[in-house]
Amino acid sequence: MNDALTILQERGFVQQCTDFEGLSKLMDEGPVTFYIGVDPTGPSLHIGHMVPFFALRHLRDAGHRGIALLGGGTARIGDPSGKTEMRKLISYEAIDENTERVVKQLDRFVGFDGVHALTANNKDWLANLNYIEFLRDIGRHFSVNRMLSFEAYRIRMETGLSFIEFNYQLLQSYDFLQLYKRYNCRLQIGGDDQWGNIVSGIELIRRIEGAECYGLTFPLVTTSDGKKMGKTEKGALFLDPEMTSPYEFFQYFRNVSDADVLRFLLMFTFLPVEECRRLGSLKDAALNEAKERLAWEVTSLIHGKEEADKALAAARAAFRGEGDATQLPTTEIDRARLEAGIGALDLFVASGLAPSKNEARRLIQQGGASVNGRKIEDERQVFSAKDMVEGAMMLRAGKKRVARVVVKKERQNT
RNA sequence: GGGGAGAUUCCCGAGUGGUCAAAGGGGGCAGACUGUAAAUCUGUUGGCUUUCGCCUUCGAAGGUUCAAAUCCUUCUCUCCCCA
Repeated sequence: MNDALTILQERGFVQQCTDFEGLSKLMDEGPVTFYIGVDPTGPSLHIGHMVPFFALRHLRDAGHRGIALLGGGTARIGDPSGKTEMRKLISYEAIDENTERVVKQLDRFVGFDGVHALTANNKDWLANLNYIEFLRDIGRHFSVNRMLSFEAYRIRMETGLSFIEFNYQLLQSYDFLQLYKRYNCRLQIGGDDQWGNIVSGIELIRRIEGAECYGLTFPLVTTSDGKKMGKTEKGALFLDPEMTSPYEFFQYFRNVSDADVLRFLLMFTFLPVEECRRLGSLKDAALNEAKERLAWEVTSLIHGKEEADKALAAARAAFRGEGDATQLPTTEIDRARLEAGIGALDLFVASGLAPSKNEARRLIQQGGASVNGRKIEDERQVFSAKDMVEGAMMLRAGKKRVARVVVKKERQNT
């Protein structure tokens, strides 16, 4: 089998392939151009979106050429795959803005050099499509009967599927055709929920161009307890540091289940396979070493080494008391407010550890709140400057959430 | 266009005039147990004050009533059937 494909398979990327042998042969013959579609439907990608891009790097490093296709056109209608409800339509301006941000994020990770990795936007050929021509040239190749038999549409037969979404598959197929014509793109990779769309693109190319293209899908990454990977209390694990701080990002991976460590090391890091296996086979408490490594590696890939180091230092400070506490999430508080004395409830709300006073109260009543390592017994306890240790108070909510509170620096008058 | 069903707190889903901040489940949070894991058990889960209490919430806006998530009117949206 082709080397690059072997790597993907070894690392757990392969879910389905339209023609494994054919693809392997094609890749053996020389560099293959492939693409990944991304819908700019939000302001930031999350870790789940990155699986195909990890694969892209593996393939690129093996000499192949990857295209990140931004769905600036398709985002205008919404992909029904994997959704149980109709997607909200997003304004064109928002899509363009998202596209710009997403490209920037991907560029950090992939590095679009225009040679081995490049971007394209399907807005370029979709935005001004002529409806009648499209129906004659493309639409006639699609059978509604067949489309309805696809899982993605079948689920939606229950809850309702609008015509606009029903067209998504045609557009995505058309994308593949365009990329084939423009870049000689022969392979589409993506999440397994894209299988139906990928296959129909391949068929379309076969019918119109008489050429054989390929599709390869990756498993939808879930955690061992069946949840979608990358989901946190606050929503998804975003790449944007404003939306998910590097520390939170790090902690997510630091806290994965034992059963997920090996799988995640293989998919979300570029550590050699043997090293992943070694780390993944550690037992019991020793496995924590592997989790720490995993967290550092992924954070470093997404946010850079510096941020990864900081997150690691903060985590060690929070949980072992030996790292750098100043790297923990820190909140500033007005000097005046502190001098007047701040109640425990307000303190926890101000630190962001509790969204409301009621929650802060609950936290304290249930014994989950502490300041400087001392459990708060009475919610009416008041804190002031004398409770600062080395210029900061360390608040803890539960076992895992930590915040540091410092006095706001005196503002220079303007 | 005609007919029918529906919109409930983070999600699913009960609730058809007061006893409803609203059952139950899921999820979340906290505690115990631990390895910053999983599983399990317990508690908790709108806001403000905790003492009584007050405020906001049941698609939107009005109305009836001492009193509405529950009744009426209009509107918006979703689904189903017929055309």
